[in-house]
Amino acid sequence: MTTAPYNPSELETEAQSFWQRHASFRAQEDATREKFYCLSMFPYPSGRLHMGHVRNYTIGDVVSRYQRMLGKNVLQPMGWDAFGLPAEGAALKHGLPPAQWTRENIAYMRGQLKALGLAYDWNRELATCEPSYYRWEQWFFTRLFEQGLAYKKLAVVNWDPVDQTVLANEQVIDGKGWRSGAVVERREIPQWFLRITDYADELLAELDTLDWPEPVKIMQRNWIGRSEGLEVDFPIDGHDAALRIYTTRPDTLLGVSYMAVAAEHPLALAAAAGNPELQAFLTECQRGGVSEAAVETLEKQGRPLGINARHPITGEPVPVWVANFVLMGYGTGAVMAVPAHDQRDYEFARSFGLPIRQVIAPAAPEVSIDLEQAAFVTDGVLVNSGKYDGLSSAEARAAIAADLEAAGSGARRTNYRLRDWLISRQRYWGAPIPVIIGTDGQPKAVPEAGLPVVLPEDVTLDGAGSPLARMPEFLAVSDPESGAPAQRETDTFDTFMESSWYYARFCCPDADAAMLDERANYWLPVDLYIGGIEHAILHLLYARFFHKLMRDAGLVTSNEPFKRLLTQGMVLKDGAKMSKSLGNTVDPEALINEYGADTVRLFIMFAAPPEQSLEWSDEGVKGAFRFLRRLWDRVQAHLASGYSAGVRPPHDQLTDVQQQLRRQVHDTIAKVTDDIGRRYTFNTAIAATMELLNAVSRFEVASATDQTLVQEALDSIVLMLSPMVPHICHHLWFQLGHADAVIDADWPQVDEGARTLDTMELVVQVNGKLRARLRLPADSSRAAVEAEALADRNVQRFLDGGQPRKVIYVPGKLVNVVV
RNA sequence: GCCGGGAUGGCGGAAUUGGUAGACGCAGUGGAUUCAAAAUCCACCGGUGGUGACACCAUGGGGGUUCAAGUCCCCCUCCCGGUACCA
Repeated sequence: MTTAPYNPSELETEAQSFWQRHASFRAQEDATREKFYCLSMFPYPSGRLHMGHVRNYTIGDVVSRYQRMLGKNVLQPMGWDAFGLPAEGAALKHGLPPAQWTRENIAYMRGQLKALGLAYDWNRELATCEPSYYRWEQWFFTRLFEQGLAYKKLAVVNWDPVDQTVLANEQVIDGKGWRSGAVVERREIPQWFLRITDYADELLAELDTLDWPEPVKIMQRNWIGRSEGLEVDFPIDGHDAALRIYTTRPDTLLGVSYMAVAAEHPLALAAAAGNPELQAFLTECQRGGVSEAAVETLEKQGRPLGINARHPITGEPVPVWVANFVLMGYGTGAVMAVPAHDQRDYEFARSFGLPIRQVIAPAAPEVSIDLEQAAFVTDGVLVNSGKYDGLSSAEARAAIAADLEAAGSGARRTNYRLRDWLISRQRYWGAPIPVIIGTDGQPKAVPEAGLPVVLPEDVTLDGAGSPLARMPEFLAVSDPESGAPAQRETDTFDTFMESSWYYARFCCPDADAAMLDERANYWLPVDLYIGGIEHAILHLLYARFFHKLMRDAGLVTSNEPFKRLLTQGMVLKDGAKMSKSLGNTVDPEALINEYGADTVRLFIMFAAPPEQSLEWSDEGVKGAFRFLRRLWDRVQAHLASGYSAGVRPPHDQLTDVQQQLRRQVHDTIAKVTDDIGRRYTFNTAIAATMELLNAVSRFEVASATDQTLVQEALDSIVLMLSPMVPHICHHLWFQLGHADAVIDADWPQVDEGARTLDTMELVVQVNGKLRARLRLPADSSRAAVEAEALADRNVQRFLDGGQPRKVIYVPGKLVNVVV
C-alpha cells in the first residue's frame, strides 16, 4: 500500500476551510460555561508580518486551543492598532494618504495571519482608525474632561526649528531632527493630560493582585516611584517667593551645599536678564531632546546664578545654580544638592569646585568611607548636624521634618515619580481630540450629538505640522455654548489611548449605542495577555489606568484588565534583533509557502521558551519540518501495519516492554500538560513529544495489543501537538479513526496506574561528587539504601578506608556520603 | 545615568523546590541504503588524560554560603529591553 506523503500546503488549506465552514472559532457568551479570554497584543499594521508577530500570535493560539480542549469557552480576537507615526512617515515617503496605506497593510497582514491558521473569531475584528471605534474613546474623553480628570497645561516638547514641528523622541537623533538635521530645541506648549497620578496608589497596590512576571511588577512599582519625603522652602535673598524643593533625604539637609534649578525656572530667567553670558548658557540648555535618557546622560553642566538661598535651619547662604540636568515640569524644577551623600550631586560638586560636607557617618564603625572617591549614599548616623548629631538617618528624618513643619518651612509629602499622562499629539494620523476652542478661548467638550469628530482622510502631508490646522472644513465649528463661530482642537490622541481599551471593545465590537455593554463583564478580565516585554511599563500601565477609569464610570466591574501576563522575548538573527536596517529579517510568508504554517509554528515554539529571546535558525526550521514528516509517516505506517487496534488489556497483564511504552505515554502527558498549562514552556513540551515519537518508532508491533498501545501513543501525541501544529493534527486525528475534529477533542488524561515503577535509580555521591548509580526496589528502607551505597566498589575506593562522617539521603534521588 | 533582564558544548536550548550539567533539536563525523545524489535509517558527538574501568576540568569573570551551587549571597564585565511623542 502506498501512502500519501506529507503535503502541508494542500492539507493546511483544507483544515483552514474546515474551520471556516464550521465557524469553529466564533465565540458566544454562555453564562453556563467557564470562559477563557486569551489575548495577544494587536499589531501595528506596518506592512508585513514579522517573526515577532508570528511568535506572539502562535503562543496565544497554542494557549487558546489548549484551553478549548480543557472545555473552556474561549475568546481569541484580533484587530489593528491602526493609528500611529509610521503611517505619516510612509505618507511623506510615498505620497499616499495614511488612511490608504494603513488599510492596505491591514488587508495584506490579515491574509498572512489567516495563513498561519490562528483560531481567531474574525467577526470581532476591529481597527482603531475607524470612527466606529474612536467615537467611544472621544465620548469617554468628554466625560473625563467634565470630571476634571482631563486637563490642559504647559509641557516641554522636542521642537524642530527648521521643520517648525514637534518631534517624537524617536525622531531626535543625537539631539538633531531626523529630517532637517537641525539642532532640536526644548519648547513649552499647552498639552492635554489625564490625571493618572490620582490613581497612583491604586495602580501600585493592585499590582499585588496580579499574576504577572515579577520583573514587570517591579518595573511598574519603580516607575510609579512612591516616596515619602519632605517639601522644603528655601527663602531666597531679594525674592518674596521661596524656592521649594522635595527631598526623600531630609536627614542630609545640613549637608546641602548648593541648589540647582532648571534653565526655564523663573529664578534662572530673572538672573539671566541683563547677563548675556548666563543668557547664552540658558539658551544652550534648551538644546537637545527632552527624553530622560538624553537628559540624564548629558555631561552635567551648570552656572551660578549669583543669588543665594537661605538654609531653613542654619540660615546660612546656599548658592543657587542653574543646571542642565534639572527639568522644569518634573517636580518643582529645582533640587537641593548634598554632594557628600548623593552621587550625581557629588560629581557635579567635583566638577565645579563646590563644597562636599559630610553629615552622615556609617552606622557600623568598621565600615570606612572615602569622600575623596565617592558619595556615601546609604543611611547612617548624623554628624556635623548640630542638635541632630547622633541620631540615625530614620530618626533624623522624623525630627527634621517635625521641626520644619513647626517652623512653617516644610511639609511631609508623599510623592510619585509617575507624572500625569500627556495624551495630546501635534499629529495628523490619530483620533481627533473632541474639543472646541470657544470664542472665550476656553476649551469645551464636543457635545455627544457632535460625535464622532471624524478625521478627514483625504489629505496630503508635507512634514510641517498637522494638515488639520490648514483645513477650514475641519476647523470651523460653532461654540457649543454661544453658537458663535469657533475652532476645533487640531491635536490628536496619543495612540496609547486606543490600545488602552481595545481588549474591552473586543467583547462587544458591534455595540453602537454604548462604549461597552454587558458582554464585556462576561469576558473580562482577560485571562492571559501575551505581548512583548517592551510594553512592560507604558502600555500596560496606561491600560490598567484606563480600566479603572472605565470601572469608575460604571462600564466594567473588574478592577484590573489582565489577570495573567506572559511577556515574550524578541526574535533575533545572528544575535541581533531582526530589522530592515540590519537586513537580517526572515519573511514568515516565504517560509509558510516553503514548509507550511505548522513547520513555522513548531520551530518558533520549539526554539526557546517564550519569555527568552529566540535565535532564528533556517536549519532549525528544516528540523521542525523533518519532525512533522516523521510524525506523518509514523501514523501512515501504523495504519498500514496489518494489525487492528482493539481493547487494551489491564496494565498488569502487559509485558515489560509494553508497560514501558505506556509509562512513557502517560509520563509525557503529565509533563506536557504541566509545560503548556502551568509553565508555558512549549519548547520542553515539544521535546517530550519528540522523545515519545522516537520511542514509538523503536517499538516493534507484533500483536493486536502492540497495535492498541501504539494507537494510544499516537492518539496522545496528536492531541498534545494539536495546539501547536493544528493543521497536520486535524488530518492525522481523522486518519487515526476519530469521527470528530481534533479541535473538539478532550485533552488527554493521565493514567497514574501506568506510571508507577517498582524500582528506582539512585545516584551515590562521595563529598558531593558522583561516584556510583544504584537500581533498587522502590520501597527500599533508608538503612538498606545506605548499606547498598556504602557497599559499592567505587564508593569504597573513595572512602579509602575512612569512616563516613555523615550520610545524606534524598529519598528516591540521591545518597551523599560525607567523609 | 536610572529601572528590569540575560550570559550553559560548534549552535538553539534542557536541568521546574539547592540534589546526576548538557534532555530535545541543529550542525558535524562514521556506517547502511543508492549506479549516484537527495531523502531515510543506525552509531558517535563538551574538553583533557587513559586500551579500558575511570579520573580531572568545565555553566561570562572573581569571591562567599552549603554535605551539595548553572541555581542562593557579594563584587565585576559584556549584551538586550524600557526610560513617558516608536509601537
